[in-house]
Amino acid sequence: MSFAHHAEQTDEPSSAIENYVKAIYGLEARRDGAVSTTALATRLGLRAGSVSAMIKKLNALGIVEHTRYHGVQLTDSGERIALKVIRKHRLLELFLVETLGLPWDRVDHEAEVLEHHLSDELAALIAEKLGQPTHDPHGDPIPTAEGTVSEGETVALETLEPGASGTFVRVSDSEPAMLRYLAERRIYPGAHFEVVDRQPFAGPLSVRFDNSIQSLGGGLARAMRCEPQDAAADRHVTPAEEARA
Amino acid sequence: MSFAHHAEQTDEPSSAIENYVKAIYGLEARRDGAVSTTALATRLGLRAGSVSAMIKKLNALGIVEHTRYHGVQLTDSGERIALKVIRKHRLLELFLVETLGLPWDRVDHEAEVLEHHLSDELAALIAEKLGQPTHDPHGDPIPTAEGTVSEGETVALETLEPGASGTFVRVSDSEPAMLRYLAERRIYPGAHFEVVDRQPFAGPLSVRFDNSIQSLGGGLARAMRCEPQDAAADRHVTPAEEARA
DNA sequence: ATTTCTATTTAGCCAGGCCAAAATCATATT
DNA sequence: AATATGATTTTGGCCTGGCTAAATAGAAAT
Repeated sequence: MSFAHHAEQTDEPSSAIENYVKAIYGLEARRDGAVSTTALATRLGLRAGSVSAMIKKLNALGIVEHTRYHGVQLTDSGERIALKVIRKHRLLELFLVETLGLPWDRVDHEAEVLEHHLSDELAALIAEKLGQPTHDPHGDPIPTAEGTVSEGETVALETLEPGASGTFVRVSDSEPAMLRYLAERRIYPGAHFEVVDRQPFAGPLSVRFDNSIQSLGGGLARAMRCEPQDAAADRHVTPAEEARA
Repeated sequence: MSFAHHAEQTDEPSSAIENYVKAIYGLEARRDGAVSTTALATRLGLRAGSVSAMIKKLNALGIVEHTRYHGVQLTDSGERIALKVIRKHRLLELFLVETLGLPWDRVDHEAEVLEHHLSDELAALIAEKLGQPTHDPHGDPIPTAEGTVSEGETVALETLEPGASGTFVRVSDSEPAMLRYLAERRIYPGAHFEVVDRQPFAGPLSVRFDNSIQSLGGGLARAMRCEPQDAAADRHVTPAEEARA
């Protein structure tokens, strides 16, 4: 419960601010604790100086907590902003796939722009039209309008041993080439699989999906997040699954 | 056929530029010929000084032809930009009504923002999904992707004499109150009507639609554009009509 | 033809966001 | 303890797209 002796956030945050906040949110997840200026700069493709200036501003707006030379953390207010944008992003991704039939490897790019300009009202209508979905086409959970997310525990496909089976649950939306590759092989989040074989020295895995056996290695097997069989019991059916059912 | 010895337009025009171009296009339609700086400033809600500066820039970009103290005219390149944005605006309006069920008095406001951020690809998908529509929910014609529009001849309902009948074809999208009023009475573009009576001194008209008789006066009868019976023969069915059929 | 009014342009200013270069801080190494 | 290295912040510029105020050009009226 942060006291607001600083400036309070009333009007809509700018696109730039939303992008910073999203990036901070994403980085906080991995390296727990504070997010460094350089990490942010790298993530956003900006220079450290620019980021430093923006951090000062975000701090003044009460969006981040900043301790000089030791990085930033989102405040509650900042986290609300992040979750709102992420919700819009993921709703848009699903909407573009479901309603307009845009290939899933291109929705991220479009959503990246539109998320900043979609009103709350339209977001609500889209969510309604899609039946209050819980996951986007890539398996990422969609935060609720109230700002709660359920990030499930997942492991990289890469880490599984031969004999293991489970469910492919999510994959990064920002790798069009990977997504095209998966789509060509009809591999989507929600798919069950069994690891058949695994070559030594971090080599590719042989993985059986419904009928086909695929060889998946390198970045792909690292990017594909899975739930092993045991833990997979209580998973929801993803919207992507529903749609293709 | 304008020779391009000036700067050529390659990357996407900014939102500001698109708004200027749209405004110029709209004003050219009425007062034929050149559009004055002040008219533009009034339309855009900006100061003449700001507009003058932007005109200089648009001229350098080859978007407008400017003769000092005598206003601007769109070049071919400028008109292409205008029609592209207007197409996106009107496609969005129809899409928001048809697909998301947003009330027609609120679509203009949303489209005003989104038109600047909708990619050509998404616009094409929306057009396809809607069946290559020719008119938006307010009866405004949607320019084709190739940049042609068919602005039909219309008269204000206000000008019709008792006994006249015709089709209500379009109304401004930017008057939410009017639109709500019409919607409450189930009066939409495409509706046939007959003028029953008309009070003297620019008083309200009694107009019979399908079953009901409505009294329409003032700004409303001026804003409602119609095709009198004779000329109405070759009109298309509007998408709005189709949807409600 | 001169005055007067209005439209237009110029000039100077501001905020948001970015970059490049310089200065400062933190820390690890010797 | 001294110094080298890397991260962070500051400073100064730039660009867009607004603003105001003052100067100037054109149009209209006497």
